[in-house]
Parts: sequence; structure tokens; C-alpha cells
Amino acid sequence: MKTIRKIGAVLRQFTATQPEHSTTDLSRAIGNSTSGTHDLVDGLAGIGLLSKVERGRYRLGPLVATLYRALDDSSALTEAARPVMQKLAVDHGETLHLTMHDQGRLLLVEAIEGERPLRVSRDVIGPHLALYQAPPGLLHLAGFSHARLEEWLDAHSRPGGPIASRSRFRSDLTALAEDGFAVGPIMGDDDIVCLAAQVRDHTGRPVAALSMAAPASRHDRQPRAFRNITIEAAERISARLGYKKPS
Amino acid sequence: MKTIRKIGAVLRQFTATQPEHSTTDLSRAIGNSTSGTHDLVDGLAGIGLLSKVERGRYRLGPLVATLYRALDDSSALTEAARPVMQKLAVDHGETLHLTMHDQGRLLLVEAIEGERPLRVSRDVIGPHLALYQAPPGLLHLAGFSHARLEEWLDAHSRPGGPIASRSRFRSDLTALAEDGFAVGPIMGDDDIVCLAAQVRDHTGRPVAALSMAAPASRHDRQPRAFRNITIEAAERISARLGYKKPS
DNA sequence: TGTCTTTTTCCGGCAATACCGGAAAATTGG
DNA sequence: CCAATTTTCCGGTATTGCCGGAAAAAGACA
Repeated sequence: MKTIRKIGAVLRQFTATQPEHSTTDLSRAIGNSTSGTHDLVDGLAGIGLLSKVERGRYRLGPLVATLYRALDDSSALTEAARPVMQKLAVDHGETLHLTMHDQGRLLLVEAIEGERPLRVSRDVIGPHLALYQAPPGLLHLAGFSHARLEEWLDAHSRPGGPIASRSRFRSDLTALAEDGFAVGPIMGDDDIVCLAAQVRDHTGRPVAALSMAAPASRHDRQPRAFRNITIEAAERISARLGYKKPS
Repeated sequence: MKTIRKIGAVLRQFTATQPEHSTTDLSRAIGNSTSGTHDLVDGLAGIGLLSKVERGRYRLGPLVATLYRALDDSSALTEAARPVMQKLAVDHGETLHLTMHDQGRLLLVEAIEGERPLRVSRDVIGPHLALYQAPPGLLHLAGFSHARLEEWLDAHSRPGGPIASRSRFRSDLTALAEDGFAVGPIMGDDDIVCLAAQVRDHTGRPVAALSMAAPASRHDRQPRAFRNITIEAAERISARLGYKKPS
């Protein structure tokens, strides 16, 4: 459906850093004429996916909030994860994220910032990161099928880029998949350690990643404790989703 | 754009109480053939607005969360309101809601549940309420233009219904508009008192309603205090949005 | 204030595609 | 295993999305 693909392209122009666009902006972005784009965005404003804030200027509209509320309220994942994350935050005081993925980037489902004087910002994890740039993203990649991973690599690797060897990258991911766990920096920043553990649904399918981010100085004093805490919390969320771990 | 109106109709079938639909469900809801509906939902799944969870079964998809994150992170309203609501919650311990409206129903932007042993649930305010059924909704209606209010009344009033007299209802709303404040039960439940105050943007336009909900027994001991607290908090949010109250 | 430039809005026509019928495939229930 | 129902697929056609071009609106500048 060509119209639907254009709708997707238009909607994805709206981001936290660029929340408002003119008709001319959007027509350039999607390669339509200004009058064709005008018809399209006017239609989207009519159903509430966009909102016309001034003459020729648009923002995301109330239907986005309505749909998100429906998504969030019905989500077994957020229902299962929220109490576990809240308890973990109280017990350990470190920054927590629950993520999925969308179009090769991290999708933040839930974030709780730590309470300690020295803490990692909740904003370190989000759609500004490509999947390979943080441990939760690597876990999502580890859950991809072979074909889907090839497609992702085709889109994201280049000579001289961060993924030097495809075969090495694939075998690293295989090891992560076996562990259901990844640990490392975020975007190469060695002052922060991020630990991510797989969350599975009732069928055993990986659906999300729970991660804890702490200053490296705190993590390095008790690395095994940090690892165990993260894995156990992810297992508790998975259990609440109906997953039974094989003996 | 006929296709876009169908997309709106399909997306609005997904609610917290009915988060998953089959192709046949959706074709009945929008009056398309099953094959036509299949093409449509397959297209929506392709861009991420829906997600195909099983053969022929769909839920809201990751693009909804992505767009909501963009909406929420860029929203001057949530940025202005959150710290004020958090302080109010700490200081007074009552349940708070910030609402807008969408298609004649309340749209929940932010909710903080009270901390006291006896408290009102955060779920009392949401899209299950038509605007006339709670004080924040009445404030939204009070902000409607004459034409838009007539349209809403055409859609929502009926002989023997809750709006017995249109002219009486309109003059009640005019009084609320002058006050920028409404107080009353939620859906006629007299054990709860809900107080709502208008939030304005930098141009003075009403954009949201802040409300506090408390057990009637607590409210009735100090009704003027509750009213003042609610109005002052809404004024603080409005000020943070750049609104300057006329002297 | 007037002029020029740019952007937005509007609308009818036509080329592109959304929608459908019908059949094959898949699933469920008995 | 069979019947019933639903889903999926795909080519053709009726419908509509998209556009050109012009009018309207807004901003910048002198």
C-alpha cells in the first residue's frame, strides 16, 4: 500500500528534536509535491495522527497519545516489568531501562533514573542509539533471525565502520544469545557500564531487554553482583510473562 | 483522503480493553471486505503502526511507542506540568491528572496516584469517560467554540439523556469558562470529589486541565483549601508555559 | 505602505493504486 | 478425517491519491 508507506515516512519525520514541520519540509522529506503532501498531512490531521498548530505547520496529534495509552495500558510487558523495576530501583538505586527495538534503533519502553548522587542519566538509552551501540541493542540483535540480521548488517555496516568483521560480529552475537546477557559501555563511553539481560515472553521468545547502567567505578567493585542482579530481575519479569526456564 | 479515514477507524479499534483484533473483526468494524482489510492492516504492520502477533491477529505496533516518545519528549506541556504535579503530590498526597481531549473523550496526559491509605485510583480518569462525565471534561467543553459545542451536543445528547436542557448546559459551561474551574463527582459517584482547573498556553488558549481527586470526606473538611491549591497549581503550569494572567 | 518572493491552500482531472472477488491455504472444532 | 471458518494471495477494475496551476496568505524589504 503506497499511501501507507508515505504515511509512515511522514510520521517518522517527527522526533523529539524536530517536533514540528512545515508542509514544504515534509514534501521534501517524502519526495511528494507540496500540494500532494498538503492533502496527505491534512488527512492525517483530520484523524488526529497529526495536529495543525499554525498555517502550514504540523506536530504529532492526540491520536498518538490515545493509541499509546491503549498500548501501554494493555501491555503485559509493562505490567510485568514495572513493579520489578521499581523494587530494583529502590533496592539498588541504579538507572534502569526496559527496551524493545524499532527500525534498527532502540525503543525505550520504561526508564527509571537512579537515586544516588552520582548516577547515569535516563536519557543515555533511546532511539538516538543504533542497536550495536549499547548492550541492550546487542541483545536485540542477538535475537534476530539470520536473514533479518543480514538485512540489518547490509543497512548498517560500511568499510572502516564500527563493525569491522561481519563473521566476528555474528559469532559475538551467538555467544550473547547463549548467555542472554551483555555488558559493556554505551557508545564507547568507558565511564559507564551497562548490563543488559534478555526478557522472554511465555513462548520463550525474546521480547525486551532489561538493562542497568552504573558508573564504572561502582560496577568494578562488584561485577558479579551487578550481573546476577540484572539477570535475576530479567528472569522475574520473564516469569511474570509466563516463561518457564528449562531446567 | 478516504484511505486515511479508514486508517483512523482501524487504529481506534485498539483500546486498553480490546488490544488485539482479527482481520475479520476489523473488516466488520470499518465496513471493508476481509481481503481489502487484510491489505490495509498488512500495510499498517509494514510501517509499524500495527504489529502482527499471530496469523490474522494484530495489535498496536512499535511506531506508536516511537511517536509517543517523540510527542512526550518534545511536549512543552509535560515538561511544564511534571515538576509541578510531582511537588503537589508530595505536598498533599492526593491523586492528580492532567488531561486533554480527543474525539469527545478525555485524553490522559499524566497521572499521579495519591500516597494516602484512602485514595482515589489513577484509573478513574481516562478515555472511558465522555467529556461531560467529569469536571476536567466540562472544562474542556467550556473551552469549545459555539460551533464545536453544537457539534458535540448533536453527537452526545438524546431525549432522556444526562443533558436535559441544551440551553441550561451551555450557560453552566459559560459560568465554568469564566471561573476556569470545575468541581464535582466523577460519573455521579458522590464518594469522590474532583476539582479541575484550566491550564493555558502562552497565548492564553486553554490547552489542558489539571485535576485533583480526593475522597469527599476529606474534601468537605476544607473545600476552599482544595480549590485554591488546584487553581494555584494550574496557574503555575500556565506560567511555565508563558501565560501572563491579566491584572 | 507597496512590492516581491515564498509558502500554503484549493480543486478538478487523470494516472496510479486501493479494494475486491474468488480461489487456495491454513486453522479449528467435532 | 472432514467440514466450516478464517486468512492469505493476486489480478482486474473502480475509485481515489496525487498533481499542476492558480488563488490566497504571509513575510521580508525598501
